[in-house]
Amino acid sequence: MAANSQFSMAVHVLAMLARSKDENLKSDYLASSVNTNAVVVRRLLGQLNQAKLVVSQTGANGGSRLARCPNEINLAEIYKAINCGEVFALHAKAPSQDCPIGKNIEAVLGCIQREIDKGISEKLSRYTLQNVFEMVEQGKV
Amino acid sequence: MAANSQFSMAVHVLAMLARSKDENLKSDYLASSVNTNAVVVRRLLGQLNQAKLVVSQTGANGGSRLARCPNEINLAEIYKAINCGEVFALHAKAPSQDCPIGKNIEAVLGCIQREIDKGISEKLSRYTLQNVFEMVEQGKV
DNA sequence: GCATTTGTATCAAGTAGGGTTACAGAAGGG
DNA sequence: CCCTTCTGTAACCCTACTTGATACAAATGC
Repeated sequence: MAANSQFSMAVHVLAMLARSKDENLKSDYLASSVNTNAVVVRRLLGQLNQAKLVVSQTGANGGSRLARCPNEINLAEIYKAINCGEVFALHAKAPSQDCPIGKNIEAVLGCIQREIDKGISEKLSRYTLQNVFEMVEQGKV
Repeated sequence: MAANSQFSMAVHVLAMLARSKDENLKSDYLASSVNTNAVVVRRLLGQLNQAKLVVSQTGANGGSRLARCPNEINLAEIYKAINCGEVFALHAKAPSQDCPIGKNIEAVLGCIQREIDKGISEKLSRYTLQNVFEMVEQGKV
């Protein structure tokens, strides 16, 4: 099923950034908390940067920090930034167009897929990074 | 992101079975509509069989048919049968327990994950196989 | 100028999935 | 009882994706 672990890594990293407000955090430091490689974190930060969720600085005293307040960032934005894609994919090869089912199944499934994805976004958007950060801090689940 | 195409294949196959009510369909025939290999279909049917969604017969005149009426099967059951897993996964390596964020992030994310997955199931359960079959037949999306 | 840190390119390794071939075993029909 | 037809499954190859690692140019602060 190969689900996406990048989203959880992203939330983890962003929660760290939320914690140390305006201080630049280095990819090395973030990597050691996430328990992965600094390059992996930088790749992730690159995506979050493109989505304007974080700001990064090169050079000495460089690092990354949030581009916005934690309560102005919700999980749906993060999900989208990471480009988690769809819940389920259509089959790589198009089905037989000679079959009455094959001919239309893709359109129907695509429609359902969009509805599900919208539902996911809606649910995720109820959580701000601030919410998540507080839940983590309080150990409250 | 490697999303799951098995779910769409499963719905496709089940829609075919719904169409030819009590007739046994052969994996070869199903495969040609889905545009894949017969073994891939049989693997899929094996999972659907375990979930008691289809019944298969070996031997001459064998094949598969639905175990229940199409309006008694909903997409959430199919999704579960295919074991699509979770929307997003936790990172393979546990985060650093020394970090205040790392220590609790998994619990929080796991909680959110379960909520999202429940939402997906809820939305999928609104569609029966009969609904999907009719949408496909009518070319109506 | 020098130390530090990001951004990226590149490569190796592991994993999952799809596709294919092969074959045992079940079932129907002479 | 034999032959044909199917499923169920194992084994294997190939492709794609992800993670992890090394390396280095470019940016930045002192």
